Amino acid sequence: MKKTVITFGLLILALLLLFQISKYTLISGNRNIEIIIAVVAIVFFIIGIYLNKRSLHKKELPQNAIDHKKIASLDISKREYQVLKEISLGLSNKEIGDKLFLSESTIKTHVSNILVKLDAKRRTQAVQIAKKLRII
Amino acid sequence: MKKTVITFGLLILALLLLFQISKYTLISGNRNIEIIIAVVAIVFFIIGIYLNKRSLHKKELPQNAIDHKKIASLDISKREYQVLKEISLGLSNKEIGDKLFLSESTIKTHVSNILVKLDAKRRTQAVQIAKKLRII
DNA sequence: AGCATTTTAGTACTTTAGTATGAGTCCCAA
DNA sequence: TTGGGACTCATACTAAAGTACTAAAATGCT
Repeated sequence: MKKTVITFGLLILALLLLFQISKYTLISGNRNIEIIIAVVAIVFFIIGIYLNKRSLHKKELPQNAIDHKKIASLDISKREYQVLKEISLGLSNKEIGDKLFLSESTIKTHVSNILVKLDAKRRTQAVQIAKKLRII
Repeated sequence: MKKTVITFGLLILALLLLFQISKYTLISGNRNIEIIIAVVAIVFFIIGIYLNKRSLHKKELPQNAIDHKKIASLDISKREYQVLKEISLGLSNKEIGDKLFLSESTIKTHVSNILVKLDAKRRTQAVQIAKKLRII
């Protein structure tokens, strides 16, 4: 927000500056208006590219961002979420249990709960749904 | 490629046109140079944004683009690849069989081959590896 | 046509995954 | 302090998934 204000402020300054330069150049009797226009064109061309790049970058990030509100609204607990992430990495229940220092039974319980909460029939489907919901 | 050439052609034309307009305006005695410069600035500002958007889109796509060469280098056949995509959608072997009009046995054979070729132990892991390799 | 590869499919097993249910522990807010 | 939620774990099943092997069509290429 602050950066946007600064950027636009600098832009307006640059615009005013260019107008002044063009005026003085004309007063001094030079007829190199083409050069002035070319400079203006190039400068604003670059500014356009720069601003666009910044705005696009800000729009790109939220696409991969995790929707923590959605996780909460789906009633997915911390442990369940941890397990979900491990499932998405392709680990088996046994491997997840070893990684989180839990028994396979516990993982199975968590997985079952995750499947219900995500309305999935299989762990593979759960991963797909979770990615669609931007949960992982 | 063709579109790029056309775009740049139009750009050069626009540039020349603006120069001509500026010349004639000056010859006719008008002192509205500020307006001309402003128009040029705005036009090139917009052009900058437009071109940047196009070039960024072309750079974004390859990030999600499928690496067909990798698929070939891994010796994954057409059918196997089809099955792999269905796995990533979270379907069971039975469901994939119904969708592709094949028996569950056949799907199992394909899945086994996919797991070997992707060096995965489970279908969930296969999906994760395939996504990392930009195969799906 | 003949050969290699792909695709299909089956049987017979082993291994994971997933369901259902019950029960103990821990922690936190009422 | 007590009831509820989250977490843990177990047993006993059922259902998928995955392996190993075999083998017949279908396809593609020279």
